[in-house]
Amino acid sequence: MKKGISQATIDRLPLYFRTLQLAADEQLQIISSDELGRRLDITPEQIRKDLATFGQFGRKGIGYDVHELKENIGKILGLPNRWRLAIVGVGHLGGALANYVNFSSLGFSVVALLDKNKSLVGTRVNGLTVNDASKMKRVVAANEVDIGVITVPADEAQGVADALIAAGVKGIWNFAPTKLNVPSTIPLVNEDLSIGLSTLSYHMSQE
Amino acid sequence: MKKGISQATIDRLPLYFRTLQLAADEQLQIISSDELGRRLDITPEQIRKDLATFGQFGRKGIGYDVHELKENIGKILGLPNRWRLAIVGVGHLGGALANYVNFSSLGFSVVALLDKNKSLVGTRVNGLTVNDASKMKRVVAANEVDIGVITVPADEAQGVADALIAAGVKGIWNFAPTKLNVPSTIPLVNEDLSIGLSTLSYHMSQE
DNA sequence: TAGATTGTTAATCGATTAACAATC
DNA sequence: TAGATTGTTAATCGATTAACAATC
Repeated sequence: MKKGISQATIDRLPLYFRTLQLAADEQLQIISSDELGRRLDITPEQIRKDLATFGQFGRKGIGYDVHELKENIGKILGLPNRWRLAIVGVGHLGGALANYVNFSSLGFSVVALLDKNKSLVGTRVNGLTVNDASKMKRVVAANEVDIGVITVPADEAQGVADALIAAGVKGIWNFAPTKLNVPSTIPLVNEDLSIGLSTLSYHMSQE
Repeated sequence: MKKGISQATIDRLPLYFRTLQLAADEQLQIISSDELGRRLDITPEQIRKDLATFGQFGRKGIGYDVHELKENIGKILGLPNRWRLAIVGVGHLGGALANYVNFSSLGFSVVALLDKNKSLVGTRVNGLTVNDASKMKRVVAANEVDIGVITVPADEAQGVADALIAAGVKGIWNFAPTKLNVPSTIPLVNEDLSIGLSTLSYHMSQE
């Protein structure tokens, strides 16, 4: 694990990546930290500092090669790994994620769906058959799943996380509004929608 | 707008709120910053510091009254306002949010759905009829919408944001993967799912 | 050459952590 | 009283911003 790189920096990399993608779509060859900053509302100094963490990608007096920088950031983010996802909990949110198109363009693909609800097992969602959650280990192995996506109720989330890890997933993307305990070797990202909504409420309540 | 309160602190308030809710469900009367910290993996000092920003809620030597602190944090977050949401873009994600149950327990309710796709207009989702997005102003006024939820493709998001603000919403919850320009008087929270997934990829790629 | 822009070091700012007096 | 725990001040740590030499 590379040390000394702040989460704040890592969180900005996907923004740089996306903006470079759009710039490439516009046939832009070269882009400056100034222009990148303008498009993202981030200071150019911040962008140069972030990039300098990983290497020297630009040319003084010129700027950054759009395509080259995009490729480099993509590699830093590990996007070429083409991660394979399994979604556990095929409710409304799980189903929506199964259909979400933005992920495939980044190199992620949903390869398996699981649910413990027998009435869902066997049905098809976005071309995938829902598997019985009790067959976690088999499904994860057969589909070479890298990432487990948790979209079950909060009180079932820890059990699902444990099962996913036992089955061999390498990372967890958690949508359940609860704190999960996972080994420090398993990266975990929490996507807690009610936090964002609550902080919006907070800001709307000021003045 | 209350100044000098960090976003980091505000982001932790919903976690405290939820944990207190669970503690209340367990009939717990009193809780210490130590116990709260244990349940959330946050240091007790951090919790006391956060709370001290807003007032004195505890009793030295004793701890915090669970119910009272929950109520106080709820008020700080503005949850008693019972905000009314309109979802623009009834695709998979918009539909999932329309059905999402966690919000109502926090005092949010989805009161209107809009989409520009004529084949969706008039259909019902979770008991609500989908309105034509071109009738934004009328729908927002008629339903007293406070918060606009944007679940349209990135290239349509700015237009939808402008229309929502013109129609009078007080805040925006944006799921489109793009930077939105809104007046500084309109609180905006971005919920960009691909950022979380990309940072997960980053961490999984280290070592 | 003059102008533009990076990469990097130094300065500043803000958030977290530690320490402890107050007090139940 | 002794033990527990808050609220708050001081110390530390880390992230952002500013400045500027290098160089295209």
